Order: sequence, then structure tokens, then C-alpha cells
Amino acid sequence: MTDIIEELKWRGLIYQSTDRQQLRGWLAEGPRVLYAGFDPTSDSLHAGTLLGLVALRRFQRAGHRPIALVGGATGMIGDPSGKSEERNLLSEDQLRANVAGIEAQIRRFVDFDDAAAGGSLVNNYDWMSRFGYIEFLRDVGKNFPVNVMMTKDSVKSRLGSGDGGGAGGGISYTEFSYMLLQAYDFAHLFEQRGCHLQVGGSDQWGNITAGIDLIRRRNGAEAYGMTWPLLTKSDGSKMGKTESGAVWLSAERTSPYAFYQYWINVEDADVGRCLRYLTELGREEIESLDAARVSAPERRESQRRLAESLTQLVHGDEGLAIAQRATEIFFGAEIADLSDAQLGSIFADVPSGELDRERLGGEGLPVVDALVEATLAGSKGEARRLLKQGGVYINNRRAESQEQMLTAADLASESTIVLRSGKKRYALLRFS
RNA sequence: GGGGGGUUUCCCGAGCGGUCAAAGGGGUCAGACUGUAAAUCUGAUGGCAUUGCCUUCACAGGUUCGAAUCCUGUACCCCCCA
Repeated sequence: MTDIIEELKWRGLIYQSTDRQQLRGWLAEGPRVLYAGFDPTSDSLHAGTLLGLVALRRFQRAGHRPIALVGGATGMIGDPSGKSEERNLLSEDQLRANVAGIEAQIRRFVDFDDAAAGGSLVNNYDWMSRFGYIEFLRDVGKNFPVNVMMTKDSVKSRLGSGDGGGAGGGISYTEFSYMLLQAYDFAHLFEQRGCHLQVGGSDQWGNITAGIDLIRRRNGAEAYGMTWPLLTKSDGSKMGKTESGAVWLSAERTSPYAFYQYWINVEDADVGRCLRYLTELGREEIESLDAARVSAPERRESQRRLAESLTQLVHGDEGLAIAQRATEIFFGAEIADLSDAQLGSIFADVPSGELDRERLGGEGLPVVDALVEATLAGSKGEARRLLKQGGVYINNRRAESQEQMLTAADLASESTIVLRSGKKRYALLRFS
């Protein structure tokens, strides 16, 4: 049995926990059952949830038995933790779809099939939906003094915001009750599965301790809790966000290439933490990457390893290969002799235009027109300007003149020409 | 109700009868440099076409050979006096 606490500690992943010695002792005695929850607020998880997924995986590798809980029931209420405003409720259909999407993703991280590995995947809807309101109040609610609930950060931070006259502030009774549901989840897993430990992000501490309290009252037993720090950037902003939104784990929402690129671009100041928090690289390797970053920052080896290892984890070997190939091409490699399918997967995120194949015949298609068709230029004048300044590339080769004509010889694949303006604005033109 | 000021190209902001597609700055785009960083430097920045033409300075009308610039009316905004 690996000392998981020791590992989490050097990685900087322990933010808060119940009595450390006790917890460590309990974990050292043999395979232990623990759980972490995932909110089905969307049909895909994102970079922020990676931390939780990897955490369960670490526990499993260390010989423990992780339960991944998907909040099919709690998702109907909405966790107020870390939220400044009341949220809209999701429809049941939406929620069902989200749960299905998320479960598939969690499977990539935790092994639920091997009985010996002991992982399991549960949905709290399965036990929550059967509860009657009265029954829940008598059974669970009775154990929660409101004055204690009021002191939780998730509630406190929302109480101030409502009475100042600000629009829509405060907290509804519904969200206020959220912690009871999550606390009950813990108690349920404790009773049914012998789960004594709940882990989560630091914003979950209040919900976790609520569960520990409930178990103490209901079962007269001691349960444990542990949180990891939020993954933030050195400038204080959240990791895993781009101008265009969150970095998702699903290839449909964030292509493997875009995912890879996100991590390649992590700042020097943040990459060390990312390696520790998110990857399974060992201590020596990470420390040698730290050293390399000081002596040769321009090689960006830390970023490369980070991007490789996460892309591999989330999208598999194939996804990583696509991302790497796309990276080569996006950064200058000449594009030739590829297939439409290859180009399609590499340039999945890039705008494209369809044109009649005949336009490549005869004299050919003026580049100026091609740029406008591909929406790389807003007008022909703008297209000419780009050409004059040397900012136009055809299949990654700089266009040599303003009068250049595109013909069938310029096709990079069966039917596609790749146009680029500047360093990385790409567009495809398909001729059919 | 009375008096004064404003409305300019993506944004801020000059312009006050021709030399104005309209200074300057910001932004944006491109080039150089670079670590797929930051900073910096250079160039471009209404549209269409080879000179040139067309549309643009709140809106509508007018004066003039000629208006973003003058006059009249309309809309919106700001300030002052009631």
C-alpha cells in the first residue's frame, strides 16, 4: 500500500483535512473506500474537474477503492458553493443527458470494471429520488441546526448580497438546502458501502464537514474529509479558462489540438503546479523539469510534458498523435500530400468555405478572391493589403505575389487548400 | 419654460467652406524580433477598380462652382437659469 498522503503532500494537493494522523493511519491499514462528487451541470467535464478525476485515480492506484458520484439529484438543486448568484434549474432531460456524458468521461480515469480495483460509479438520483419530503426532513433535516448552516461560507457569502437591494442576490431555500443533500450522500455511502472519506476541491469543505457531522449524529461514527487547493494561475485567475470559454474534456467541445495547446501555453510560473496537481509524473521527473525550466526556459520542456501527458490521459494515444501532428502543421510545416480526412481532423476548429471545383480551372482562382471566400479578409482591399505585407500563406508557404492564381496544383489534399493569414489564423477552402 | 454646448470613420478625439477618406491616440491586422511568453520596433487600417470612381462626418432639406465645415428643421445627449 503506497502512502497516498505522502504523495498528495509533496504534490501540494492537501489544502484542508480532518486530523492528518488519524487519516493517514486509517488509509495505511488497507484498501479504503472514499468518494468524490461530480456536478452534471454540463454534458462534459472540463479542466477544472480534472483535479478530482486524477485524485480518484491516484487513490485507486495506491490501492484504495474510489467511488465517483455523479450528482443526478443534487444537480437538480445547484450547489451554492463558490457561486455568487442563484442559478437556473436544469431540466430533467438535460440532466439525464449530462449524467450520461459525464459518466463516460469518468471511466477514462477510474477503473470500474476490475472487481479487484474496486472502483464504482454511482448516481445519487438512485437513492435521493425515492425520498419523500417529510421523510427527509424527519430523517436528515433534524440533524442540521440552522445556526451552524448559516456559518458556512457558501451561505454566508450569499446572505450579505441580498439585503443591500442588489438585484437577485441572496440565496433561495432550495440552494440553502443543498448541503443537506450532499451530506446525506456521504452518510448513505457510509452506511451502504463503508465509505469513510470524502475528497473534493477546497470549495467543498463546508459540504464535506456537513456530511461528517451528519455521520457522527446518525451513526455515531467518525468520517474523514480532505480537500485540494483550487487550481489558479499566478495572476489569481482560474486555470482552465480561455477567451472562448472553458477547456472541456470532450473532443467535440475542445478538440484534442486545442486541449494540447492550452497546456503548452501555460505560463512558466504555473506549469510546475500543473505538473504536480494534474499529471502522474513522478517526483524526480517533475523536479528535473523544474531545474530545466530555470536553465533553459526557452525549451519549454515542462509545458510539453504537461500537454503530452494530459492529452494522452484525456484523449488517448490517438488524440495525442493528432494534436501533435496538428501542432507541427500549425507552426509552419509545409502542408502537402495529406488526405481530406487528415486535414479535417487537424483543422477541426478552423473556419472553412465551400467552392465550386471549376473555379480552379482555366486561369485559376485569384488568391485575393480566395482570401475573401475563406473569410480571412473582409474585402478584396484588405486581402491585397495582407498580400502586400507578406502575411498570406498557401498550404503554409508564403504567397509570392498579389496576382497569384490558385489551381488544382495547389490542393493540399483531394479537395482542400489551406490558407493562412499571419502566424496562426487558418482557413480551409474545399472544392467540390 | 428660458439660455448655452454637443452628436466625426471600430472607440476616444482633432477638424470649422476647397489641398479631407478626414490629424493624433487606442484597438485591430500584418511584418521584424522572440521561448507558440512579455515588451519593443515597422507598416497598414471605408469600398470597388491599373490613373480614377463610389459611399462616409446624427437625420432631412437648403445656400454654394464646391460643405464634415454655413443656414433651416428633426432626433438624442450634456450644462446653466427658472
